[in-house]
Amino acid sequence: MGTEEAARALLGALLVHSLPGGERRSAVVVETEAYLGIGDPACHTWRGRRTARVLPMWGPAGHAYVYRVYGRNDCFNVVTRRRGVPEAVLVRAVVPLSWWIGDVWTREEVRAGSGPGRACRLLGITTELSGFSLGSGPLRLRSGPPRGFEVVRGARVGVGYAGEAAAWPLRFAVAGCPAVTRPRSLLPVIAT
DNA sequence: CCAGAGATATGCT
DNA sequence: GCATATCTCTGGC
Repeated sequence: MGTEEAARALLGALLVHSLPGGERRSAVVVETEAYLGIGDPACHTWRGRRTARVLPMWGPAGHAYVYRVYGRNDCFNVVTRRRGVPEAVLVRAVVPLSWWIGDVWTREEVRAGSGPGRACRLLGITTELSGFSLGSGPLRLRSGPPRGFEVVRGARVGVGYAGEAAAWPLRFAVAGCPAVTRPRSLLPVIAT
């Protein structure tokens, strides 16, 4: 699977984090962004960069790459390709599982998972998890919509904003989800 | 609602 | 020193 395809496939996936103290937090991925490796100027492995921070991206698919930006915000990525092909998908927003099945949440509750930094804080994800497998470690990823649930609310998985397609060609979101981020400079045109 | 500033890890020049 | 895959707070309209 290519990385752009993986970014689409991750929409609706369930992230479950078992914290050291025993608490368990989970949320559903509703916005992603693909980073296409050494040829992508926006990617941390652009031009073959291979520093300690980005080493997990050079490893096999299905592992976490977590980094810190601007000193305080952590961002969580899923490594998507085989060893030696450093590509990944950034998780830009998540919502509580109960929103996905139709519950109503307040603006603040939805906001808590909106944005890469807030998504990490909501789930308790830190840079200590960078490099961990997402299949066997404390942070696990169930691909596809959670078992037993269907995609609801008319969401079209894999479709981003029609008006932003040109500006954000590698960003994918569940249309209509209030947790999805919207750059203020762009018109909020939702695909139908 | 919008714009600006500050915090401050990591990597590059 | 400078830039960045960000967020929060503040002050103005």
